[in-house]
Amino acid sequence: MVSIKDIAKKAGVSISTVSYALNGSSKVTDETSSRILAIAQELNYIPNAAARTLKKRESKIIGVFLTDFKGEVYGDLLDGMKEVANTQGYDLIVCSGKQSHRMLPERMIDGAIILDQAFESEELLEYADRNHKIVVLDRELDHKNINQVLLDNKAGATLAMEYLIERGHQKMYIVTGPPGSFDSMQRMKAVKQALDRVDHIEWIEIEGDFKKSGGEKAAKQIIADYKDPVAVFCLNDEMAIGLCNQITENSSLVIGEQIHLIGFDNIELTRYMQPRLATIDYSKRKWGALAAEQLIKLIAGDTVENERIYVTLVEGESVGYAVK
Amino acid sequence: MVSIKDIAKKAGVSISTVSYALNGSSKVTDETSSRILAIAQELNYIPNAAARTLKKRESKIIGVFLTDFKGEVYGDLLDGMKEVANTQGYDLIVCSGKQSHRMLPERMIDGAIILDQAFESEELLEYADRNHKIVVLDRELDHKNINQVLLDNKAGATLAMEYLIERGHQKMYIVTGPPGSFDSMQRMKAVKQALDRVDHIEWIEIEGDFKKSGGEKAAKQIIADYKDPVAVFCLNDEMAIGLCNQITENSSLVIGEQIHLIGFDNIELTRYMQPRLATIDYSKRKWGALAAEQLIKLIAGDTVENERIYVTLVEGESVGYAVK
DNA sequence: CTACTTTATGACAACCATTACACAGGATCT
DNA sequence: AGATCCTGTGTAATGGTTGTCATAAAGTAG
Repeated sequence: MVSIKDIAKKAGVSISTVSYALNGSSKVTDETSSRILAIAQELNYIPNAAARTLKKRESKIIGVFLTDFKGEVYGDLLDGMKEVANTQGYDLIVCSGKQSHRMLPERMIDGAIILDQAFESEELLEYADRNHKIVVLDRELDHKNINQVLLDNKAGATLAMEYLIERGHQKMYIVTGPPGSFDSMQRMKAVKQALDRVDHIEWIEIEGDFKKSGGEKAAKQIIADYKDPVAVFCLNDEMAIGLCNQITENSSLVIGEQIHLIGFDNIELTRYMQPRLATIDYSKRKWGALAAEQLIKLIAGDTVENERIYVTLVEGESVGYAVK
Repeated sequence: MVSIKDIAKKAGVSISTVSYALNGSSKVTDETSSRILAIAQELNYIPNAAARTLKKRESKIIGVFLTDFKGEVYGDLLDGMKEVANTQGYDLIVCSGKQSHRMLPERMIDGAIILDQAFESEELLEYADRNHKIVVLDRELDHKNINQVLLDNKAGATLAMEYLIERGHQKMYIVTGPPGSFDSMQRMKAVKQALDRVDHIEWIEIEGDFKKSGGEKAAKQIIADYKDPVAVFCLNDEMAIGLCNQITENSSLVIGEQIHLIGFDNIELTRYMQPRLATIDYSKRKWGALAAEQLIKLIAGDTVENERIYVTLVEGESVGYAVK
């Protein structure tokens, strides 16, 4: 491996001069500098990231921690992060699984964005205590080195519930996320508040998992119990899709007529559903971009306010009016 | 930051003894070792990855380079890689975009798995010349430091074509990937060979992009040209989905009756299509696992043979028999 | 022409961990 | 008892880069 030492030798200057030249310091004459640069090019020099990271105590890399690589939500989210990160001179890496956590405390990355319930808050707080910078997208955590960029879950769930209520639905199923999910709990809270505001609504909670399988399981229960048209609020779209498929395949019930279905997330997949799924939309791209921005500010030592991502309702034929 | 120096001071031993103890070397007495370990724990010591990488000239991290974070194929593929990597003591990071390429030559990662046409072969070969280890999944490259794990594209395309031909289809559209795509070219080659083996087949090539939009665009053309039932081979499922939706929404043509559609990849999404899409299947998980295995062997200095991933046909109601 | 800045460059320590080698002291052997 | 071998520990070099401080040369002022 060719190092600045080799360049220094060949150029007949000291290593510090090479370092200055390479980093574009104005301390070096243009002449010397361009000579050094030419030699570096000629020797095919590439700096060693480990050495630089060791010395500078920064790697210019941001890590994103996801539960798995399968989620439907992630595409735009990550693109949003990457765009901001790149324009600010950072690279983005995506990791998954407990093993990879080490990259944060071992200082391989300058900061972390967390979207993984399996990454325990206790662990995160420990790292924050060690002065590592973190942005969480899936929980609330109060620490000077941790920032949150959260979805406005409550507003979203409220919008969804009001949409169903306005259309006269009196019997509802709510399919939740996995126990302990922050998003699920927040959405559920708003659901209950919405239900408290009106009378005469019969409702049943079904425990889901935020995955298609949860929707399928819920569908089976709904089909088995079916008497009259019902409304279903799946706390995310992926379950809504699973539910929808299961209903279509294993019953003669029609979405939008006997089963009035609304989801949450507006994932790309819903664009290909028949009928169009009513859901709650928000800009994933913006969410990611904001998360990256906040993290970079944290890394820079700025104090930043927690941010919130606003949501809107997307109407769809999957929800019709209740007939009396 | 607490370093081994701090531990050494507190334990009253030298830094080398601490290092040996931390790395479980048998050179240190159990007594000394456990005393050191206790102090390390107490001081909340975490090793510095940069320092270790610098010295050991390895980071135990594998990088995967993808075109973007949106692809449907990636989930299982990455999971397969991660599993193998983790069991062999490596961490997996996923990167995208030209900026992140630097991680390979700068020795931040021990090797790279490439699934990104935008990562130029020329650049890869240059890195390989510098002794970096690479596994490519999307092209053929002959270099001692580069290994390939490729899909059996030809077999897949042949299976698909034979499936259509056996069912009596005489008029076909082939929707390709983007120009320059290795997978697309290989599949296309087999398509042409299959067509050469039979007479009387009228076929039209439509340039696609391996994304839904490509399928939608193709659908428009097919609808506009429509006279008699036709068969369509989309060179990947994502385009097939786009095509399918476009046809269903903007024409009265029925998939499996007037439009006989087959895809390639068997992505999870097709499970939710009506009718079930005929396609070509292969284990993404295995593909990823094999890629990671090969890369780790390369890093270890072993010479490895290129591998091939076998494919099978998945029948589906999206393809029916041609009626005379 | 001396004294004081300014400027370009060099020497060197530091970042943190690993590891080859040296060394001291005890155990083992003749 | 002297020679030899282990064994546990320390010393110091190493990896590549950055950046502080020192120094030499050139420039400016008095």
